[in-house]
Amino acid sequence: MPELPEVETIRRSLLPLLTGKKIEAVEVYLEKAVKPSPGKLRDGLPGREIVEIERRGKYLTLQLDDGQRVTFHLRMAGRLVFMPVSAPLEKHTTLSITFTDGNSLRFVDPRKFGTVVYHAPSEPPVGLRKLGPEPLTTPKAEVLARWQTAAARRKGPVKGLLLDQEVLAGLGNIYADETLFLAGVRPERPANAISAREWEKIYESMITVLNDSIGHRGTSQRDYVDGLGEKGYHQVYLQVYGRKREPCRKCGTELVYTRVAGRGTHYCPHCQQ
DNA sequence: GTCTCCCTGTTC
DNA sequence: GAACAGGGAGAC
Repeated sequence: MPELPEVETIRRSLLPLLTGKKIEAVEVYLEKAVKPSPGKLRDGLPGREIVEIERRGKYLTLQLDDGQRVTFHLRMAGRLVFMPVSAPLEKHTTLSITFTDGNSLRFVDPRKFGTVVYHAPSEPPVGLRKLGPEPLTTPKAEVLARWQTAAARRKGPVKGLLLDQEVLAGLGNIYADETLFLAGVRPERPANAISAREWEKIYESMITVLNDSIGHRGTSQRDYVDGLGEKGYHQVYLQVYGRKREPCRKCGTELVYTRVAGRGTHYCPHCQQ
């Protein structure tokens, strides 16, 4: 499931492949995933060049030379992969953008949750418009202030706050669990009961976890691959996520699996208090 | 603010 | 053969 490190890895892998490429055609195979309509993409994209690729949270945006954008959200299982036009069409392909040089960008999404939006810069999709700031480039003091302000008016679990994309963009289930493990904080603790000292620890842990994962080209626990179809290897370094009932790597205690904020949640009952 | 639904491959 | 995985939009 692509979260910030995976989407950033996809962005970096696609950037040299797509920059300057001229679009020849657009094939849409799952109409309802494409907004405002497949026809608008088929009319607007051919002839345009890709000038830049931007990531915000888990959204990836292609910028075109006429200023228009194509914004993807891969949700749980989406893959965005560069390949020759001649490559066989994979099952569950949502859309293919073909380029004049014989290559194409395929959006393959078995769960059919992913979305593609063609839009002007002034009219981003609703989720992107409401998105909180970027974890890795926003000053620490600002992130801490944002968390603590949000925490003050909610008594739900701290993990739910970390997953809230309007508070801060980019963390999903894997990195919320990993961040809280490294911080030594239990995911179900009420957000308004976390001390300033603990918020600081959570911040430092989040930065470490995200940077480590980007360094490892993301976590390929299940479907995730980069823009060239290559897996990441951060799954090797996961401390708690996906390790239900296995021993904690720090203390050996059996890890707990439970449900917090509506998500499957992993933690160490000894290391996290 | 909280709940439901969207989907299908994988796991139990 | 059922339960589960899960981000976010939209409904309550």
